[in-house]
Amino acid sequence: MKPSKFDHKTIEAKWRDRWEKEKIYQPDLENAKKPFYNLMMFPYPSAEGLHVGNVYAFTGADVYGRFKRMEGNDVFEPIGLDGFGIHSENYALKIGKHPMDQAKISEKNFYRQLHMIGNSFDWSKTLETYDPDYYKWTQWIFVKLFKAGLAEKRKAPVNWCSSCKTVLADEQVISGECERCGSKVETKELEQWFFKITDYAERLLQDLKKIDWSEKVVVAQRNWIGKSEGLVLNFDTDMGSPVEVFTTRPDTFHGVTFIAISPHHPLLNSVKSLSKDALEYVEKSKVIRSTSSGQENQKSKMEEKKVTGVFSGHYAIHPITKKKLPIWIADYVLMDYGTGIVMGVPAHDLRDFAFAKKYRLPIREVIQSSKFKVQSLEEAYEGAGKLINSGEWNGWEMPSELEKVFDWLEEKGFGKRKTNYHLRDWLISRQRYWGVPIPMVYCKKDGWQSVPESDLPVLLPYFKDFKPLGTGVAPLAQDEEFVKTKCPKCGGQADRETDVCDTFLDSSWYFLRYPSVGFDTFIFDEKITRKWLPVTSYIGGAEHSVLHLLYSRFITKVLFDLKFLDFYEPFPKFRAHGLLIKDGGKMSKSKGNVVNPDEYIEKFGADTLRCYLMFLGPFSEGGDFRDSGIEGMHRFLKRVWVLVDNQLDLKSDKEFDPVRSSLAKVPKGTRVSDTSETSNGIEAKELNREMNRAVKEITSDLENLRYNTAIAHIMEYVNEMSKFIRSTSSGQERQKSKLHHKYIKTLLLLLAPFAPFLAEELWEMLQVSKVPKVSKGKRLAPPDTSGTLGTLDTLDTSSVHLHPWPSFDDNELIEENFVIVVQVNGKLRGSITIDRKQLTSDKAVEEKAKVNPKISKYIEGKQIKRVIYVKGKILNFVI
RNA sequence: GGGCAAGUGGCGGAAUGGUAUACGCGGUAGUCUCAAAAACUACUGGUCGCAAGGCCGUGUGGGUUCGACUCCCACUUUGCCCACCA
Repeated sequence: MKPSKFDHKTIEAKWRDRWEKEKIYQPDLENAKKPFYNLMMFPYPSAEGLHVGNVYAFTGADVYGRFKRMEGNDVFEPIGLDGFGIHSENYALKIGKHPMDQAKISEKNFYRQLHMIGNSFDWSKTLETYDPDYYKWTQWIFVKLFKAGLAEKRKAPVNWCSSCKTVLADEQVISGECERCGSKVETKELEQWFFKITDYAERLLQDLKKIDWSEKVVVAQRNWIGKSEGLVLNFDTDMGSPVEVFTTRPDTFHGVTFIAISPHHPLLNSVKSLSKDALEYVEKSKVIRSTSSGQENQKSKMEEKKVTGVFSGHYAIHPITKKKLPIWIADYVLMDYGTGIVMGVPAHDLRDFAFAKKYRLPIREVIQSSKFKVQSLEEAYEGAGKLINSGEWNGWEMPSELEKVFDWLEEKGFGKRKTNYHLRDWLISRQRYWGVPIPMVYCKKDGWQSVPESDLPVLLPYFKDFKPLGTGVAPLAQDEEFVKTKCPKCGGQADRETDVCDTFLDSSWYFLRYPSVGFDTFIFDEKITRKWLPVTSYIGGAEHSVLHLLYSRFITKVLFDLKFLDFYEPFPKFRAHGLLIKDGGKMSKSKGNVVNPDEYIEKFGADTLRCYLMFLGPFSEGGDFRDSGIEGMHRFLKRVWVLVDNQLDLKSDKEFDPVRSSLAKVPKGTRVSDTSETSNGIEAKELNREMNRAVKEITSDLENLRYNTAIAHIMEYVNEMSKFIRSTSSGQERQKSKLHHKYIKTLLLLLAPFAPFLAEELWEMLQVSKVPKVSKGKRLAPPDTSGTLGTLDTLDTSSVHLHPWPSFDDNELIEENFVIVVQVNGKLRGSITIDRKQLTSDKAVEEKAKVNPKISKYIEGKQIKRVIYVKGKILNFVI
């Protein structure tokens, strides 16, 4: 037989086709015995196509899914497109197409690419968020929230991006800039739809303890929710009403030297006697957020920051000392956190310090510090210490006795305990076109009414003037046909809401829909949902820590409370993967270093790309994409091909399982003198050990997503096999020895999650070579739920991907000889080899080490104080 | 300013208290070839030495331990996330 060529293109095309025909990745959703919902974050098909970063993420998730399938689970791995939203709309605008037309083009391209990467997707259950069959239920969720009192339209200062011409959720503003375009975000007073996610703040925080997520994501989410416990303190003023401040540091109460109010505070509207300067200042602040000034901000220290303020002309009274405290209006005070008013303690707060320094306000120290920086106006002291200048609190140790201060103030009636959260309500409306229409109707008589559920979906019309207006009104407002409707309550003339939903609402529930795709009488099929949800394993990027992952948890909890779901966490297990970078930097369109997977799949094949990406580094850390390495991976797969292919050519009479032949009792008199076979047998025992070791290591690596080391172990196993073949082959005619087929089968099984095409092709070739002219037509058995698809010793004709994962035997890992490292005073000095069969005692090991010439020269004539022996590992003489 | 992660060969990385640098890339030499490519084989942390072998070596300084890349303390650098959160 002529050696065949590793032709990745033909092989991959063949199996893509076959797998789909045989439906091997479509579990029977109704009858599956061991449902395993393997989910990855679906992509937004905005631009030129699939990003290699997507391939990285999807491959990592798929490797895990394939492994779990081989472990006997009914793995469901769906894929879809998060196609609504500003991403997609901006791209359509850029290339001059209508978003609805462009969506179809992108969809085709994305699905083509997603077919190429070798994932075991169930292609019968795809979904797109812009499909009316899908967004009907997005609207349904909106209606349910509205009816539950969790959605409301209210006027509030909101984040406005003048470039994207829409409002943004708090989570989409990064350091005062638009997450999408980087423009400076302004504050505008607008009437907007909000979801009251803050009602769920405590549960969202507490339930983090009940889920198994990557630690950094839990931390990020906890910080974002930002719980802080403090006191609300009252100060009497000469403004007609007292003011309330929120503080987590009541211990610095005696250090208060001024009060600062946010310029956005409504209280200022009712105060009559504000100075002209103050009034002007308040007006000016209404227009723009005069705060963060971009990158400049990051470098400058607090002191140099451009905080501004103005004296209001009014005073507050310190409740204990009765001193007059000037009330300032200052832009460093945020309206939407705490009470919008703070007590100024310049000695012990960086921001108060900067403000006091700028406007020459008094600084009063109340915590003793060893440094003199406060007095010398260098910086505030925020550290620990004893209280001073604090009346009866003098000498209290902070922060250990902070609770005493809380109690004291509460008992005396100066304040009340209060818990604050950083989390704000979810601003859901967008003044754009390409999104889910908010299913609400405004009637002059009846106010806001939700669209009756039977009238859903409210279809997004194919509207030509879809460009954002920038006036705070969505483009759909121009479409009279869309706007004019009847009030669901009174039947009178009414107007539809023309804003659309934030894209993150689309993605906050898609995992609930996948198993029920095609089910059109309800948001999901209850029976199927009970069986398949919550999601068994979720893998995705950490960049969604406070966006998608938080919103999904919120929506799930709401649906749980409304009794639609019987679980309240959507993703009990989530793992974040790292970021794939290119030549040391982030991949981005502006840098022009975005890698398109197509060319690599074309040149090397999906198997090579998959293995290469997974080998780069730990999956949770990400990796650096460099062209040089991918060649090496291709070389490795070719070596696997050649190794297996050569084996197929060999005559079976050369075949032997040396382990068996060495273990089996050889009848006396028959070829006992054949030393070569005996020595082969010994070596094969080592190969057998290597195989067991590889299975053991790779199994645990896969479970922990350590794909880089799993691949390294496969390589080591292949190296061992090559070495063995070389050492047992007869040289002259280059006749290779044939291995027992379990070695090859195990290799293919281990390789299958990483290189699914190659493994499948070689698997088939192996079967065909064993079973001449039989069972050609019926190769791929339908998924066998009995779980006994064959063992390593029997023939089986089904897909390698449906074959049980190989097991290992710890007994096979024991070596006959083991090496003990000998140290003197912890320094490596030599090693001794012990035969396990000799049942050496600890003392004997020690004696053997002592007489070893390499070691004896270090201990000769010295007194040995101590001997440390770690069984089978190390021996240390302390002299 | 806060939080998190990480500093190991020429490079990506492995080793989580016990032989540091597995596996791969790159490099050097060789086999094959008219030649090249591919493939295969050997070597590849630094340094001294003809060699045997020695010494040094996981960001820096200290500590714990018979023994530290690994644990503790301090410092430092880099990356990521957040940031006027009172």
